[in-house]
Amino acid sequence: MIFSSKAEYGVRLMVELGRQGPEHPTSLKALAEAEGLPLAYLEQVVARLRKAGLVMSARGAHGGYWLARAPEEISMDEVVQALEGSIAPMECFVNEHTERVLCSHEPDAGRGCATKLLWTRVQGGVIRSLQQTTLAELVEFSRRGEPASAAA
Amino acid sequence: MIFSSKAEYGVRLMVELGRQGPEHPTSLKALAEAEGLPLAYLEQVVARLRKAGLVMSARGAHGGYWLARAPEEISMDEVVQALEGSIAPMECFVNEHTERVLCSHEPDAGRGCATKLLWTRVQGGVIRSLQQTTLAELVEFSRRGEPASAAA
DNA sequence: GCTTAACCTAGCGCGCTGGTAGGATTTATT
DNA sequence: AATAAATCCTACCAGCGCGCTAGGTTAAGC
Repeated sequence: MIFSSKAEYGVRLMVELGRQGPEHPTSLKALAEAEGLPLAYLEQVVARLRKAGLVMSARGAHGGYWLARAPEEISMDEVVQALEGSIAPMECFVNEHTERVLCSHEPDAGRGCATKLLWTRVQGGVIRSLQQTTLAELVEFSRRGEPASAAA
Repeated sequence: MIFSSKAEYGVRLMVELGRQGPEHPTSLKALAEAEGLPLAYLEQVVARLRKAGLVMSARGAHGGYWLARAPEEISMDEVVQALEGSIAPMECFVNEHTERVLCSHEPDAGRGCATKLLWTRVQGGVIRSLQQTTLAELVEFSRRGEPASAAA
């Protein structure tokens, strides 16, 4: 698996925030109910987005969250990176000194590490895919085929 | 993390087999010692490659493994797919009926699922990266900077 | 018939993931 | 001032998948 549930939940959260305007903050409780996700767990997810500066928050009654920037200016690689910590194809890409998985990705054996070449390409492919997608696209996509009831 | 150790070990195994000619089978024991990997675990890894038709084997004394095809004709997406089972960005891409991670990737909510659009793009990016790399490239790369002792 | 190897299957420890619990703090409303 | 609504923080926990081991069976060479 490439991504964990934090990415799934976090992206859904961002899309939902993008669907709302930034005029008034949206409470997590409302978001959790709209998406059918556990509120307490979402708190941990949204905390990552806040620390990354992607969403802003207001505490107290009628508080909540809103996007820090316009959806057009948020590329999904920022979002996923914030949620997942890093986008690494293999253990030793993130943990310098390999644990568990035996790895010799340093050029110590006298020859270039072939797998590292491969994983680097994959990583590039993933990051490029994410960079080329903006939150605005996802928000737009989520509106497709939606009953235009709000426009009444 | 995108890939597990099976992918790492399996790719290394394929590269090592590619470095050897197909004229004589190479024993797993020799491969395990060359790469410093646990033999018994490699057995499980190589079994996947065999079942996928990527390597062939001979039992008994002086038996071992060799590539089923020329390295130029083996694209790494076949290899990784065989090792990992599937290349899916998210739980519900592989397990039809989602377990654990709450997912509504079916277009049941009346609107298109925005995250599915994103994960599909990512999946495409990964698979493309893998398809564009052949085993021959990795074998070639692994020879770089190697003392040309065998050519003496 | 001994050795060497591929092949098979069951099991196990540990860490990480997904989620809960319970609170402390901040702000609006009455 | 009191209450309610919300963010924020930290500790904790159960389950399970991953990496790996153990112990065998079968097949081929010498």
